[in-house]
Amino acid sequence: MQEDRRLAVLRAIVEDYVATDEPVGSKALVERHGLGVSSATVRNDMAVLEDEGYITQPHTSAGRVPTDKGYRLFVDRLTTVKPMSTAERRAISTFLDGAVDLDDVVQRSVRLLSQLTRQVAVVQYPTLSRSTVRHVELVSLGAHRLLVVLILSTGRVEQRVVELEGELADEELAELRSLVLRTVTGATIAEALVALRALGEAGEPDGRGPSAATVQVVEVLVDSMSDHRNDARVAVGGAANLARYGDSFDSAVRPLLEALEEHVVLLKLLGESGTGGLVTVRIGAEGPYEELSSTSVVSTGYGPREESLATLGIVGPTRMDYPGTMAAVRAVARYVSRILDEA
Amino acid sequence: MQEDRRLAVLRAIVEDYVATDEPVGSKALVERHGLGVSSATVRNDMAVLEDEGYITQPHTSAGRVPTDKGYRLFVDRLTTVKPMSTAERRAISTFLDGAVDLDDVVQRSVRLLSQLTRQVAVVQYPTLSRSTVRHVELVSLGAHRLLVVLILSTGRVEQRVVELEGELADEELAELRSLVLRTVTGATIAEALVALRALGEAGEPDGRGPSAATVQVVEVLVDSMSDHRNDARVAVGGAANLARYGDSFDSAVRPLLEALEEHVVLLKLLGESGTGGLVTVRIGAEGPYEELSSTSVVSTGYGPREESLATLGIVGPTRMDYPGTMAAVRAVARYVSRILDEA
DNA sequence: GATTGGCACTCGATTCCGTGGAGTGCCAAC
DNA sequence: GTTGGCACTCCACGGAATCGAGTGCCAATC
Repeated sequence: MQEDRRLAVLRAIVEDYVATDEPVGSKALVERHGLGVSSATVRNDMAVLEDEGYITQPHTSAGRVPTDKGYRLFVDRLTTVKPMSTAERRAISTFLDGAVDLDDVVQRSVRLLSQLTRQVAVVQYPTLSRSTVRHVELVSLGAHRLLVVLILSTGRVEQRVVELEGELADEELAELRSLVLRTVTGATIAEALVALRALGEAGEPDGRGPSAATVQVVEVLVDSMSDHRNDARVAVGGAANLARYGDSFDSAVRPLLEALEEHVVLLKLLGESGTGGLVTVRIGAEGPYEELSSTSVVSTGYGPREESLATLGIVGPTRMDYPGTMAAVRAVARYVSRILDEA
Repeated sequence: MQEDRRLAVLRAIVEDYVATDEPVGSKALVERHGLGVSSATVRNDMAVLEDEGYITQPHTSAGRVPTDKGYRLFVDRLTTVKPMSTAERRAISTFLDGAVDLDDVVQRSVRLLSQLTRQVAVVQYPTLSRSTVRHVELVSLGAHRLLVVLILSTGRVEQRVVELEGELADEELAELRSLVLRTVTGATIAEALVALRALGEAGEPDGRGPSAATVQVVEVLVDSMSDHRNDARVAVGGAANLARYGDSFDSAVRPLLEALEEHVVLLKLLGESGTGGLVTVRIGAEGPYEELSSTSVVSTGYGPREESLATLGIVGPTRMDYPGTMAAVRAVARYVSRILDEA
C-alpha cells in the first residue's frame, strides 16, 4: 500500500536527517534504506508529504527536512520502542543505587539523564503538594530560639529557625509540640495548611487562644509548606551539551540558557507530564514559549507507587533522536520511582 | 615622560578593545582618546609595547590586541577603582536584604553578581571546615528511625535519617543525645571529627564500649561533616551570558559549560582568594586549566568578621571590563559579609 | 632625541563571478 | 502506480579582483 510506503519514507527522512543534520534527498534515501522502489517514486511520495506539511525544503533543489508536524507523526506512529541495552540498564542502576538521600537521587538522576541522552536534563524535586506530613519536630536552641523541622513522606526535610518573642519553658514546648503533631501528622500538605491556619487563629481546642509561640510556629510551618520555592525546585544538568547546537546559536541556545536559570519557566516547559510510564513529547512550537520554538521537550512523571509526584525529562533541539531519548527518559523515571518506593 | 605615555597607550588599547571587540589601530586611538600626540608616535609606542609582550597583532596590518600580560599590567597598575554608583549600591542592598536564610543569601548573590557584571557568577557556600558546631539534635522517628540534625555556626543545617539496627529506648536516646552534645558543641569541624571518631571507637568515658546506636550516630555525623559535597557546594548563575561570547565558541564556551557543572573544578578555578577586601584576578593561562586559557576569573573571599569563609566571583572572557567587574565583586562580597556578620 | 608627516606595502575582508553537483519536477513509457 | 530520462534550479565552493585599515620606515622638523 502506498500510504504505508509514504510513512516509511517519512520515517527514513527523519532518521537520516537526525543522523546527518543535512537535508535528505530522494537518491540517498533509496540507497541507505532498503525501500524497494526507485528514487522517482520516492520523489512523488515526498511531494505528497510536503503538500501535507510533514516535510519541507530549505530551498528549491535541496533535500527535505522534517517539519514539527513530521516529527509529531514520527513520534506518534512511527517510533518502535527501542529497549535499553543491558549495559545501559546496569549503568543506570549502579549509578543511582549509590544515592544517600533524596537530594542525591535527584542530582544523580540529572547527571545520568544528561549523559544517556547527551541533552540538557531537567529533574524536578518531588513536589510537596501531594505528599503528606510524616513528622514535625521542635528543638529548643536556647530560651529564645527554636528549630522547627518538617519531615515529609517524600523524605524531604525542611528546617527553619524561629526567634521567639517571649521565652518558652520546656513544658510549654512539649505541649506545643504534641499539639502540632496531633494537628498535622499524616495529613497532606493541603490539609495540614488548613488545619494549621485554623490553629493559628482559633487556638487550641480547649478554648484558650493561641499563645504567641504557637502563632509563630504555625506561621513558619505554613511558610515552609506553601513556600513556592519548594514546588519550583529543579536540578539541571548537561548544559555543556548545548555546545553541540553548532549553528542557530543566538536563536536557540540563548533563550534556552536563560530558561535553564528560571526554574519557574523550566517547570512550565516540562509541563504536566503523563503519569505512569507514559512519556510526553512536546515538539517545537507546541511548547508554551515562542523563543523556544526550535526545541523539544521529552518528559515523564515519576514518584513512588505509580503516582506522579514530580516530572523529569530533557530539553533538546527538535532535531533529536526521539526513540532513544524517550527510552532513556522512561528508564530513568522508572528506576527513580523504584528507589522512592523503597524509601 | 614617554614611559608614562606608553602605559597610557596600553590602557587606551585595553579600554577600546574591551569596548569594541576589535583590534585597535593607531589612528582610532588618538581620535577617541585625548593623547596629545600623532598617530605615528603612537605607532612607535605600540611597536615597543609589542616587543615587550603587552600587545600583539592578530595578523600583520591589523590593529593591536592586549595579551594576557597586557591585561595583567592593566589590572595591576592602570586600573583606577571605580566606585559603584549609589543606584547600584541601593540595588545591592535591597536585593540582598530580602534573603531569609543562608541558602537564600547565596542564591541571591549569584543572581545579583551575574546581573551586575553580565558574566557567569559563582558563589561558594560557606565552607564547613572553619565553622563550629552549634547544636546537634537527635529526634526519634519511631523505634527504628532516628533523625540526626547538625547545626553549624554559619547557619547551615544538615540532616540525615538513620535506620537503627536495634531499638532505642527514650532514656537511652536522651543519654546518647547529651553525650554527643558534650562531645561536639562549640568545637570546630576538625576538632569535632577527632572527638567523634574517638567516641565511636573507645566509647563513653566511663569505660563502657560504644553502643550500636552510638556507633551509628557517630558514623552519620562524621559523614555529614566530612562529606566533601559540602565543601564543594557552589551556586552558579548567569550562564546565559555565555551566549554573548559570539565567536570562539567551541574553543571557549564548551569547556566552560563543562566546568560549570563540575563543582570541584569550579572551586579550584576560583582558587584561594585573598582575604579582606582584596580582589584576585586570574587572567587566561594564569589559571589552572589549559582549556580555559581564554577565560579570566575575578574573585574574592567573604565571610563574617573579616575572616574569609568562602569565595565568590565571576568567570568571563579575558576580554572583559576588569575595573567594573572588580568593583562589583568587591561590593557584593562586602555586603554579603555584612549580612553574615549580623546573623 | 623625540615627534611628525608621508608613503609604500601587507593582508584580511568583501564582492563578484563561474562552475559543479545534488536535487527536484515533470513527462512519457511501461 | 511505477520508472527512467531530462531539463532546470539553486546552493556551495573556489578563485580573482578590489578595498581599506593599519603598519613600518624614513626623512624632515621641533
